[in-house]
Amino acid sequence: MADRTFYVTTPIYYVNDAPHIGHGYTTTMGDVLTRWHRQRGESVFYLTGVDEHGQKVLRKAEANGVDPQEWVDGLVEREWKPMLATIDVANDDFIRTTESRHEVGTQAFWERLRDRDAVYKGEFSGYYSVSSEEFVGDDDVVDGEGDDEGFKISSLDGSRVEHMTESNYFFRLSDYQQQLLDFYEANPDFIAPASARNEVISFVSRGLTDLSISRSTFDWGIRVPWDDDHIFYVWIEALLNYVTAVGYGSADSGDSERFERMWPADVHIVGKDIVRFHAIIWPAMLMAAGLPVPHRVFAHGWILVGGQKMSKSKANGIHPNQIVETFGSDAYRYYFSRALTFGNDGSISWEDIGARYHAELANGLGNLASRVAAMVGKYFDGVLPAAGPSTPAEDAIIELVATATADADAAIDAIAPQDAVAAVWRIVDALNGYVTEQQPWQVAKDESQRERLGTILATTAEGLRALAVLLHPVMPKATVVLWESLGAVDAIGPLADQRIADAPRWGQLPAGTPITKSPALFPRIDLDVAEPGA
RNA sequence: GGCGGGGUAGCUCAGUCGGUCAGAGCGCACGACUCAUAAUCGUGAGGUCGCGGGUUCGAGCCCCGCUCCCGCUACCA
Repeated sequence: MADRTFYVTTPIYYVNDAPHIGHGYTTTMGDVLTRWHRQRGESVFYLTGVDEHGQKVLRKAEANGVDPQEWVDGLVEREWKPMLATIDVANDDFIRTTESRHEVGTQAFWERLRDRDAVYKGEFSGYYSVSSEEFVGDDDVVDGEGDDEGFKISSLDGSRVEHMTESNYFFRLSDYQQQLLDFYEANPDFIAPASARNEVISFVSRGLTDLSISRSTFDWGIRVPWDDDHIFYVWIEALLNYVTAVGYGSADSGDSERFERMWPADVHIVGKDIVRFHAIIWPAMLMAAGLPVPHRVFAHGWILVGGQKMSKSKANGIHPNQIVETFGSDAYRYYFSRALTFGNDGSISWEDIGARYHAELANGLGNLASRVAAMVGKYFDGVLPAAGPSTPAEDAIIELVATATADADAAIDAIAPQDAVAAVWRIVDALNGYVTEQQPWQVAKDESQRERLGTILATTAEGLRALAVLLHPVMPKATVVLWESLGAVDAIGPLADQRIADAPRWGQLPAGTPITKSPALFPRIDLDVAEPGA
């Protein structure tokens, strides 16, 4: 149990187009979460990837005159993988559904379900649009008017539809209604937040129908192993990435051992639009296969882009690059972690990012590091002084770091990164207040108070040391710079090796450690010239 | 239509079991300070907690009605 791997996933993103801010958000949150767990010393596996099959991708490729594999290869290399570097994500794996490990695992999984009689051949019927070559949901079918009078048309694209029946394979999803409801009841934390849970339960309570799992009208997908005329429906195939990535279905014994060790996942992070797939279909599939279901599905909300600078017609089509280019990846990660409540919808705006960047990162943390390093340089020639006797002011700081650390740690377990960052930030605010109140620049004028001066600066340096550790999961780059400026690498060791639980332990930076003033951690930015073009 | 969530200071939002809950941050105003990235610290400014009823000794927090916004109501992912 102690060696269990903390396994977190993002959805695999549909490579229909380039990534936007929503993808970046999901991926960043998972990264903050997993980095924190690594910083605890836990074994962690963070998976992300892309979903590449399906009719939409096929169409897009055809429209661009290339074969689908070539099309997705290009997008993945040009857009999707680079995004991870842009926002500084430390994923352990990146799965593509066109990889053979996924195809092999998918086929093995469905063979297994077929063997267990969870699959049957049936007929799927519905309204089919010949021109767009796809089935249209009943809700999107309306009576035609004018030239289309007397016909049914798709409200999506106005094309005429006709009722058609197709031979398909089905998964007996309807068998799992009660099992799922019992499961939700027995595992109240399985779906979070509560709003998502409510929707899922109400949906399942209304009854489930079997799910068609194959398609035969196009061939961009994974072949159904027992019927060459069919490919798997993209969703029921894509979900399997969570198991195929960790070795499911592989003939290699090392892979199956890995699967045993890793599965089930601890958290599937998803957007609230795809909760149903993850909280209903996915667990039902696993139940049918006799495999454990994941521990949690966490649905986050939408990012609403406010402020005319970013919204306009582009709305959610903001590329993460726009923010990172101006503010940097650390600020990007910080902003989304801090300013939004994970699980709720939230508003972002260019103005708000700029405001928080300056108020919290530049003026708060950055300036704190700057003033401390400057004083150690000025009063002690850049060498950390020894701390003398503590006063209640120092005790309060030490106490605060301990409680803030505990609060932040608890917030991470609750998947509330915004609360974790807020808790840690109490340290930033307290240290700025401490420095101001202790007035080391006044103390420095009195040669007889050298020890007191040393105590004040050593205390502040220790506080920064703790901050570097606690904020490393959120801002990997800036905290390393801070760590180096504190001379902590040589004195204590690499930042990544520092444990959350050890952060509050006082006195780790020994007297004599060289403190250097690094360039501003978060330099002020002239937003009048930095706004993204329309 | 049904189900679910929301409408709290200019802005973004907290408010767990009803009783210092009327809050935080930003912005703004005034003051202090000068180590620091024109940064920091302190103080203040008062919002009928969407509207109208009700329950209660007492209600953003419970109940009823109304209004506005949003999500879900299965095979595009």
